[in-house]
Amino acid sequence: MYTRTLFIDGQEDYPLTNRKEVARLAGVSEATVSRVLNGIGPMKDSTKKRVLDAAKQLNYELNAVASSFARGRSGNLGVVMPHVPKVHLFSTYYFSELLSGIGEAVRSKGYGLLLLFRDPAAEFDYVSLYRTQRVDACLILGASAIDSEIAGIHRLAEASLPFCVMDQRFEHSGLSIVAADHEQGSYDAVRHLIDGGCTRIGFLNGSPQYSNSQDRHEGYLRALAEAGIEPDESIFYEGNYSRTSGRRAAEAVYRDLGRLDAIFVGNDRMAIGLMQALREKGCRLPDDLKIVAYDDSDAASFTEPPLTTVKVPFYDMGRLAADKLLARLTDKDQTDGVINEKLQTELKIRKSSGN
Amino acid sequence: MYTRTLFIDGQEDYPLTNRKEVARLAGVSEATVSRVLNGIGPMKDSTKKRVLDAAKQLNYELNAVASSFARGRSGNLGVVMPHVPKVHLFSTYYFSELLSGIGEAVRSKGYGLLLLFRDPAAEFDYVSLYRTQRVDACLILGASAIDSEIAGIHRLAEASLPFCVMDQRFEHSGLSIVAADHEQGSYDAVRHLIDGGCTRIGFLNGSPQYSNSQDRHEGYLRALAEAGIEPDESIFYEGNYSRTSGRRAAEAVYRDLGRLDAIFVGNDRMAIGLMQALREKGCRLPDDLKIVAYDDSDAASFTEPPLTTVKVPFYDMGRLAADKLLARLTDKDQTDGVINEKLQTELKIRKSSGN
DNA sequence: TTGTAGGCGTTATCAG
DNA sequence: CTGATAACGCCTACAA
Repeated sequence: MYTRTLFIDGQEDYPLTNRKEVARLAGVSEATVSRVLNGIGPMKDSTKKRVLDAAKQLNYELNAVASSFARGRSGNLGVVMPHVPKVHLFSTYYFSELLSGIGEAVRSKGYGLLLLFRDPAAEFDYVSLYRTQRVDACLILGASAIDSEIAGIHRLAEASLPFCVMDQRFEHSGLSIVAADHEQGSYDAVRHLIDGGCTRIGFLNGSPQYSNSQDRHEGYLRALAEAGIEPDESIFYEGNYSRTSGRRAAEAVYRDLGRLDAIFVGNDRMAIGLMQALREKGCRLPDDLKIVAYDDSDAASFTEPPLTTVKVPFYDMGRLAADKLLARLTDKDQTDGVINEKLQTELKIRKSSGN
Repeated sequence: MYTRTLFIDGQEDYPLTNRKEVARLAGVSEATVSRVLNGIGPMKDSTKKRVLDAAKQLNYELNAVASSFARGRSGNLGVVMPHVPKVHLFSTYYFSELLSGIGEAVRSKGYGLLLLFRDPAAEFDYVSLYRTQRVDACLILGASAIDSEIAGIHRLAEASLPFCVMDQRFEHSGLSIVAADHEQGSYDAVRHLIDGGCTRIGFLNGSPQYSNSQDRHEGYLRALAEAGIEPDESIFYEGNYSRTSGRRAAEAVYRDLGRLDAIFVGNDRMAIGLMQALREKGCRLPDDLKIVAYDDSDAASFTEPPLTTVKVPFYDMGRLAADKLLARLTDKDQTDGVINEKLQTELKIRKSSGN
């Protein structure tokens, strides 16, 4: 018989012990070892100590895979990402903050974080992930309202599988969602412009298929309505959240400059593209046009002029969603509840809005 | 007997089949099912077809956890991240590109990608990850030369565990590394300034404990030496790769402006901070000072002026490292080889260097 | 409070 | 070419 070792040719002897050997050394049964290590059921202090000592002496560590297998759960939280190269909608700032928050929650609960990349071409088979026991639950980032995506997500819901969509709203409710309040965030942004004396406020929105875009539109309209300003569709512009689309929009915005005091832009990237292009045309910002954007990404503070923008608590969002989702996995009574959280945004005032 | 189902209360019946049921339906043994599904050994076409049909009919999917357990391998590649909130050295651009590359490689080989966050306080116990069978191999991102980190990495090496460090050089060789050629990248950057007629070229470097910083220093010196320019230590500046440190350096740089034609900066973030501060002091860029930076992050193209900078192929780096590492896991004969790859950078010329 | 033993789904070895 | 069957390490009723 040979001793299994982890090290291929290490100096130290570092054998891979298992529960059986711990039990043997401690002079108890394997079941007792498990109970001690998992803190289940009553046990004598003396046996507990013997087991713990034996485990330490043998340098025992639980085989996570075997444990998962026996429990029938992988112990992993799946995090589904949109295809990342050539990022469009999502700034990388978004990802790193969100992932940090999720990572924190996952680590504190002893779960693993399995990163999954959605293939933009193929329809993503979420259900299969669960069936193969790769994940116990999923967090879905960057979901859009594309048909195939909606279908995939709804299949998850129909199966009553534990999952949560990040920062996206869906018509059919009953889906678990953690999001930021973009309606209110947008309201605050536009309100800030109104308070600064602007009345002719344009709106450069992102792709309409995202619920975020609709939310921003509504917040924008509410602020105008409250101030008694009639919305003017001729100063609505549409981009796709990319910097390039912001540049493109600059054509129309520049043409309409005479009818604009300010413009509210759906994200920082578009705002950056817009400002670039406008300045190339000779505009002075914010004198010729005041701008408020959205996200408070890293870049927002070093554009010229620095961007007034709506900060979104991505880190907290990730952490909260993961916490809630993992809690559902543990607490039996929460199993059926739908997660529905809305986080508040915060307006960061800088020079681009004329302050 | 009850039928295990994945769905908690789904309409559809979606039973979790196992190999045994497939075997029964196909009228073969379980072993044969495995062989067909794993494509191992010779088999009659007719049995193969029967098995495949049965599997499809039952909607069979392999239980990944059970498979891992039986194989004694998790099927996961661990990716160790530095603590991300309040990013310092690494731009988020770096992460998303790197992760995309890794994700692509991992997916194409049928592995999972387990994301792990290094706790900045505690010493990270890499070895434990392998012992608990959570990962079969590790990719280490953002390693610095801090003692506890070096120690952890060396313990991995001593244990002959499969791992690879990304974009960092270590003194003690024998470690597997995939990196970019920052010496050459820096040489190219400085050479570009020299070709543009600059002779008095300052250098704002990042924290010296990173091998990247040393590499850049060497490339800088080589370019000067080749042009017969004597290095002048009085125009060496040091930051820590943060934007703030770039701003701080601006004090000294501004003071020395009379002795500077240009400056080479260790990354985009510092360059952005430097430019901000210099412009606030009334400098005209690039007329008063030419600048070349490093990374080609997203922001580089929309600073004012846009940054000439050294582009690093992060996506390729991630993909290559993961490919190599996973190959080592499969091919028996490669097991002992050390991975050592160096990727080329590319100078992106924009306005900040006076072109 | 502790031990016994069956089971989890797959792999892989060995006969046939 | 195919079928039995012993691992794999752990969990958890159930028994004592």
